[in-house]
Amino acid sequence: MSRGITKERVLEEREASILQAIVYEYITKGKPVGSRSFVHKYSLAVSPATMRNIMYDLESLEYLKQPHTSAGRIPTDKGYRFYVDSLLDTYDFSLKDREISIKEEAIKREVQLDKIFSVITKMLSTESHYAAVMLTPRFDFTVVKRVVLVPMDNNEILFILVTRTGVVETKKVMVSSNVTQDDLHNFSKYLTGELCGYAINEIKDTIFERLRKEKEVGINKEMALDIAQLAVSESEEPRLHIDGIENLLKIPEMVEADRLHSLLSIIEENNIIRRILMRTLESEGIRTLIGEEIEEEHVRGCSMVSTSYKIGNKLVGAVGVLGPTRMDYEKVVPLVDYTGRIVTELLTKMSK
Amino acid sequence: MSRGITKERVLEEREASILQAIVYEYITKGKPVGSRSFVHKYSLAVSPATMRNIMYDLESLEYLKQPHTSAGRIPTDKGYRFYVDSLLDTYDFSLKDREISIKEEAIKREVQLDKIFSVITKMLSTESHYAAVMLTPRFDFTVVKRVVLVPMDNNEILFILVTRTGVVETKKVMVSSNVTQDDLHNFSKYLTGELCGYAINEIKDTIFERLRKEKEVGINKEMALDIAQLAVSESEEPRLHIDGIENLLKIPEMVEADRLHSLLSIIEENNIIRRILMRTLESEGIRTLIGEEIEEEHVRGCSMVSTSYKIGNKLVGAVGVLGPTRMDYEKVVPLVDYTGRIVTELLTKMSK
DNA sequence: ATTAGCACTCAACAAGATGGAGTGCTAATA
DNA sequence: TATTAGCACTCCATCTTGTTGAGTGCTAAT
Repeated sequence: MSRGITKERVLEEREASILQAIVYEYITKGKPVGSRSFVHKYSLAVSPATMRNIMYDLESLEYLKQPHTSAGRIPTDKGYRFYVDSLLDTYDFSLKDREISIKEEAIKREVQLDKIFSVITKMLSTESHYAAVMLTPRFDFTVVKRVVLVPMDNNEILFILVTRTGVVETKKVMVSSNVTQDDLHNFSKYLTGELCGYAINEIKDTIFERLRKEKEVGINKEMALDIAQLAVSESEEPRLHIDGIENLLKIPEMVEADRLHSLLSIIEENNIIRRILMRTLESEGIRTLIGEEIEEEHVRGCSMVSTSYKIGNKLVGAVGVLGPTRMDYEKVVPLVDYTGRIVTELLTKMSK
Repeated sequence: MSRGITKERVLEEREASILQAIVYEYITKGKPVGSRSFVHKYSLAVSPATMRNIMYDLESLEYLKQPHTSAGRIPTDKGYRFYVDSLLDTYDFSLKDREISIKEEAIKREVQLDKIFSVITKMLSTESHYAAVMLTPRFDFTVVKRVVLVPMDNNEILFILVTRTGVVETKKVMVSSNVTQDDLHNFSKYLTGELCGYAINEIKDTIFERLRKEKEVGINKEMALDIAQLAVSESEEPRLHIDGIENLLKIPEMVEADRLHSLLSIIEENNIIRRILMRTLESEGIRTLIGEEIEEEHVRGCSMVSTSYKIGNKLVGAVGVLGPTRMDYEKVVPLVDYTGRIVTELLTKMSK
C-alpha cells in the first residue's frame, strides 16, 4: 500500500469502502468507531492493527478525526462529503419501495395551496425524522389566470391576482382620482386578457409598452399604468414552511451541546434557511450542504439536504431537510429527491 | 396564630404577603426559598424558625411544596394561582410606562393582515422573553366588503371574499352547469349587495330565504344557492401564529427536563394551543392557565397567559404567552393585556 | 406566639479509584 | 512490502467516597 504523506490523493478502493463503512457506522451508532470493534463487527479479514494503519491514513487525509486521543474515529466534514458523494453516485433513486403515499385526492380539493405545502413539509419531517423546510413557488413564475380589481374605501383599490394553481395574491393600491366600479371591471377584463396564460416574469418587460399603445382600456391611462406597475411589481416573497423542529430535540448530540440553541434561533431567524433554499433553486437536482459548508457563523454540526422543484420546466421552489451533520443521508437524500418530484408533478398538473 | 389542620382556609394577611413574596422570590431566582435566607434577604422582623412555621402551614395548605426533604420551598400550582390572582386584583394595567411601540404606520400599509399578526406575535415574544401565540380573527365575525366570483376551469368557480380588514378568503366550488363570466359578474354584484356591511354570522340564517324570494339574481337559482351556501359555510379556520420558541430553550429548567421536548411537540401539534385560545376567546379579559390547569397529558410545568381581542365589540380572536409555570407573571400579564388592547384598537380602526 | 438550639437530611460538588476501549509504535511474520 | 501481534500508554466514563452548606423538624425556653 502506498501511503502518501500528502493530504490530497485518490483513495484506494479498499480505503474508500472502509471509509464509507466507518461513516455509516458512525451515522447509525453515533459513537466514535474504534479499530478493534469495527473489524469485529463487520467480520473484516484484517486485524485491528491493519485497520489502525488505514484509519491513520484516512486521518492524515482528513477524512476522519479523533474527538480526543485514544478515542475512536469520527468523520470530518470531508468524510461526510465523500460518503454522500458516493451515495449520490450509486443510488438510483428508484421510488419503487417507498411507502410514502401522498393523499393527492385530499390535497387537490384544497384551494389554499399553502395547506398542501404544509402537508408536504409535515410528511417530509415525519418520514425523515429531522426538520423539513420548504419554499413556496416563486410567484412571478406561475401562470396568471385572472386579474380582479375591487374598489375599497376612498381612493384605494384592492388588486387580486389569481394563478392557475389557484393561489390568490392581493395588493393594495392607492389611486389619485375616483373611478367607477364598472370601469374597473372593464380594466380587469383587459388586464386579464393581457396577462392570462403568461407568467409575470414573461410579460413584465412588455406590458407597459403594450398598454401605452392601447387606445381604450376602460380607465384613465395614468391609473392603468399605476395598476399595471403593481401587477408586475415584486410580489410577495415565497413563504417558508418549517416542520418537525421537535425531531431535532430527540437527537442526543444536539441536546447536549448548545448547538440546539443556535439551530433553533436559525430556524426563527429564517433568512438563513431562505438563502440556502434560494441557492438550491438556482439549479436542478439534489444539493447537500455538510457542516461548515453552511457558511453561517452560528451553525455548527448541521447539514442540509435540499432539492428544487418545478412547474412545467421552470424551477420555482425548493424543499429540503435540516438535521445534524451526522444525518442518515442514505435515507434522507432519496426522500428529499422523491419529495421534490412529487411536488413538481403536483404543481405541474395543477397549473395545466 | 390559629393554625388549622384543614387544607382549606383563608390566609391571614401576613401569610398572604409572605406567600406572595416567596412566589416572587422563586420566580425571579429559580431556586427553592429557604427560611433563613428569605427572612434575611427581605429583612423581616421574624426569625427563621417562625418563618419555618409559617412555611410549614403554607405547605399544609398546599400553596408550597419541597422538591425534596431538607430543601427550601417552591410554589405549587395553587401557590402560583394565588400569586397571579392577587396580581390581577392589584394591578391597574396602566400602560403609561410601557415602552413598546408598535409601528402602526408600517403596519397599516400592509394588505396581508397576516403580516400584522406576525409582527405583533414577534413583538410579544420579544418583550415577554417567552413564546407568543396568536389566533387570527374569526372570519365569520368580520364584516364583508365584497364578493368576487371567478370562473376557473371546467365547472369550477373560485369564490373570493374580501372583508373590510382587507383579508381575502378564497374557496373553490364545483358547479353542475356552465355559466358565463358576465352572469357570474352579475351574481357577484348581487351577493355583494346582500352581504356587504354584514358579518357572515349575521346573515347566514337569512340569506337563503332572501335568495329564494329573489326573482332574478343573474344566474341559475340552484347554482346561486350552492354558491351562497359556500359563502356562509364554515370558513377557513383562524390561523395560529407562533413566535419565540427559541426563548423557551434559554430557560434552564426547561432544557434540563424533557419538558422542553413535550412543549415543543405541543407547539408543533398546535391544536392544543388552538383549543386553549379558543376558550380564551369565549370571554373578555385576561385568562391564566397555570401548570396542571392546562389539561393536557404532555404538558408539564407550563403556563399560559392569554386574552381575547375584539373588532368593535365582538370577540374575534385571542393572543397569549406560553412559558414555564415559573413565569414572570407580573410582567407578562399586563403585557398580554396591553397587546390585546392594541390589536383590538388596530382591527377596529381598520374595519371602519 | 415566637425564638434559640440542636440533630438530622440531602443535593451538589470535588476528589480519587477503576476499568475498558482506544491508540501509536516496534518488531516479527508471510 | 503489507500485515500482524504485542505492549505501553492515554483518556473517558463510571463509580465511590467525603465534605460542605443550606435547609428542615422538633423541643424547650422565652
